[in-house]
Amino acid sequence: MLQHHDVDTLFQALAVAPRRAMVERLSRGPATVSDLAQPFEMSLAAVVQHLQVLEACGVIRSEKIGRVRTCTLQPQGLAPLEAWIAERRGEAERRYDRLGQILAERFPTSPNPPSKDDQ
Amino acid sequence: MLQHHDVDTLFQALAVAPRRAMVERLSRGPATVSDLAQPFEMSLAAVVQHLQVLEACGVIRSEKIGRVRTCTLQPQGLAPLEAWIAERRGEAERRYDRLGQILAERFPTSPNPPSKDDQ
DNA sequence: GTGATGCTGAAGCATGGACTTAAGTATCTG
DNA sequence: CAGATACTTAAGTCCATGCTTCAGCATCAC
Repeated sequence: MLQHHDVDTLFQALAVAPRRAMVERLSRGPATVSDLAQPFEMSLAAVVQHLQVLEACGVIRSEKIGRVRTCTLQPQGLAPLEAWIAERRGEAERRYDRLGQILAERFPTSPNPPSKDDQ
Repeated sequence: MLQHHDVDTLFQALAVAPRRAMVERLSRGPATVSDLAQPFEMSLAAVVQHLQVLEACGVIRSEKIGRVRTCTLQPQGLAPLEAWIAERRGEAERRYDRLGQILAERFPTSPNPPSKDDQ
């Protein structure tokens, strides 16, 4: 039973455009391997390899009936990614709130002077 | 004026563990290039390259003062990723709702006005 | 000034992984 | 049964990119 897949494999899996396209397709409903391969130029073998990556990291699951393998999106497969992103924003917001609080205490007027950038 | 950095470069940028670690560090507050390099074995040049990738895709920004470049997290930098994930789940949930509706129409278990349009 | 610090850019190496082709295994159809 | 379909696996190629070293450039400290 594969669960709690780490963020690393998830990011790596979704860093490849065809794999994201397959996830997008599957978010609109189950599909067979051939269905998923149809929009692509690449060989069927390559598609199968992508699907193996997606299944290994818990984004999809698949079931073979007869000759046909049908893939579906795993409902909570993307959850660790969402959690990671939310955590990053959470940290930043907590910091920002603290900063705002400190600034409000010291300078009870406007928050922020403009900054200049370089390149 | 948020540049629409595409999901592809964002996923690719965050698919690399050291880059994610740098983002995690920056979510706890700004840091210089040397600060960010400190936890790693790799050369400073490699760290700089990672930071360039992160800045190019809008996850961080940086400002150089004197010899020192200070990096900060770009508040909305991860938003396109969140949006992509949310959209995938949104699709799946809409499908699930439609399925529930269809099942409810065909096998009414509760008081249920029949609808004319059918798909 | 000299030297140290903090990056920056360029060139090159080396490994991973996305792809290919080709051959193989079930499964279905007639 | 033969043949077609739907994958599956193995082996090999090739290119992107993460990393290195090294040389260079401001900036700061003395």
